[in-house]
Amino acid sequence: MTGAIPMETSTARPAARPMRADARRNHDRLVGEARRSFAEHGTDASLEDIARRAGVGIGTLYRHFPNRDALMNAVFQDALCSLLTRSRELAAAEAPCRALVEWLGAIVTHAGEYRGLAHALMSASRDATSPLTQCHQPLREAGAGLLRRAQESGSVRDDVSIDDLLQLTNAIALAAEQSPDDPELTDRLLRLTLRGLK
Amino acid sequence: MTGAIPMETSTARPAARPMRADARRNHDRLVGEARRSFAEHGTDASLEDIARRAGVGIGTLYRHFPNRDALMNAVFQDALCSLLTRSRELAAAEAPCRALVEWLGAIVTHAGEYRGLAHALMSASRDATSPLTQCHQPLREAGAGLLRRAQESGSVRDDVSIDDLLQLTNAIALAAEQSPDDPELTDRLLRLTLRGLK
DNA sequence: ACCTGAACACCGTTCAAGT
DNA sequence: ACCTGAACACCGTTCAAGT
Repeated sequence: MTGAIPMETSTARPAARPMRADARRNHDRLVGEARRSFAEHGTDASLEDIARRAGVGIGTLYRHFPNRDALMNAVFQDALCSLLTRSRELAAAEAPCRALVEWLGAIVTHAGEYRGLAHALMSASRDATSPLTQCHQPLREAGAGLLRRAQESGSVRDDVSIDDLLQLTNAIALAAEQSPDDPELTDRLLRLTLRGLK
Repeated sequence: MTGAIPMETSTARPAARPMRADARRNHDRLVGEARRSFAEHGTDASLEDIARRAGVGIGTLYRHFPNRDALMNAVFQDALCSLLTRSRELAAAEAPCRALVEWLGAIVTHAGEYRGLAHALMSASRDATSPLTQCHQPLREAGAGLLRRAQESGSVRDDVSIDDLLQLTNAIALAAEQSPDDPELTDRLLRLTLRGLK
């Protein structure tokens, strides 16, 4: 019955029609080249360079990705997917506290994967409309579940929120990024934070 | 005897000759206008704007301050001085742990005073030659003393360094800056960190 | 000695013209 | 429908000419 409500059809997103062959190819080349450039120069790599190296006009880049966040998003989507899978595995694990700790470690590692990503994540968290924030939303919810479980089991304080934890993990990733000569900084800061969770 | 070693005279910095009157005036106007602009637009405010508002050519700005860090440094020197004074008071305080906690709070507040400052401090900490790092050196040493005292009194773990703490406080200030709608974030994150110090 | 501002190099973004 | 690249706006930095 409810499934037959007419509004459904207007609310449902239009079927994503397949891209024209050349558009599809350009799209993929851009994402690939952006991944290379981000890895090499950080996430503030020149967009013009990326377009040129992908053998495409700068306008084409903007047609596919209206802003830098959208491009970053496309680049990080793979990593995001596997993180989400891992999150769901952890949600089913026995020890709630250990699961949360592992999840936080994975988040820090992710944020530190590309130079500039941690900073972008922190800035993006301000507005909910940013594609970067949108795509991290499911991950945030998975983390919220892990945190709640750990709190209910009594192993983590009640007065911390998932947003506090995410801000802190991003901050730790950023700090580590600024001190590349100290590879254990991340671990030390994370351990410090975890102790504070009680 | 040792006071009479001739090398002394060559090592001593040359007496800072007084600036020409117009140069002095331009210098002061630039610093004043930079403070205004940094407060309004963050520390990445346009240098050209600052020069124009100070009624000075852009070349004059560069003559006085070879790079943005140097200008920021001049702007923040006052705050730095009072922080250093406060640090020395705290070093003489009775309770070593409370002193350290207060100091860290003051540091976070300082780093959050201007939008962009926390980030600049984190980036600058990479190279010891940056004027921003140079000027924070005495402050770092004061903090190291406070930390050592707290550790010797047994109230703080031995396996944390002053650099870890500074990275973390800068990171917390940065996180707070990105969430202006949550004025208590700084306090919560700082408390969390402090608990981790044991 | 110090100041000025035109000139240069660079980057992000838009949009009219082309296929 | 999609692509191209010239054009625009902006910013940091330098340097020859001026006082």
